Amino acid sequence: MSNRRFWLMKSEPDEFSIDDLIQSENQTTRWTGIRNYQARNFMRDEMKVGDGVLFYHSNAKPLAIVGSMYVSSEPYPDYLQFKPDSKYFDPKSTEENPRWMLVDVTFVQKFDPPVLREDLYDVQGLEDLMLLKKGSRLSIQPLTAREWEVIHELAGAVDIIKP
DNA sequence: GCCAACGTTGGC
DNA sequence: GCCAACGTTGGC
Repeated sequence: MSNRRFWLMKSEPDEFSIDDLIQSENQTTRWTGIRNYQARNFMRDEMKVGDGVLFYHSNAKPLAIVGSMYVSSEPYPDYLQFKPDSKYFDPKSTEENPRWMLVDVTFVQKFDPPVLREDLYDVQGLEDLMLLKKGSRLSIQPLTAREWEVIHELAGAVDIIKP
């Protein structure tokens, strides 16, 4: 698959973990709750069905890349922005002009063992990994093809293309 | 729990 | 459009 791009998406496992994804219907979930414009723009404007995505557990023990997924839908509105009882409700968003978009992602594989954050430092090929940059809070980050490959090698994993 | 590094808000 | 105040993220 040419023009396939690669991403890393963070989730706090207390909110939604890779095991939650595995147990989801069709092992697929809508990536709800993104309320950062840059992250939204990646999903809305740049992701394509079939893109590879690494699943990162943030605010967790251990901090780690725990598996991979692929983008499995076109972008569409995040329904939680319209639900007043949701913490992701946005009163300024309308059905006609939704502010927050998301994509579906589908499970590919779990890394066993996970690739620990602490083991990513000093790895050749990951010098520019956005995840490791100080103050990098972006919850969706682009990866180079090389970074994608190197992390798969660290995981002892084969890049399975499922879509 | 701390706090640095952001991103957003809103008065002006 | 500026920017101070505020809120959040997320590693440590």
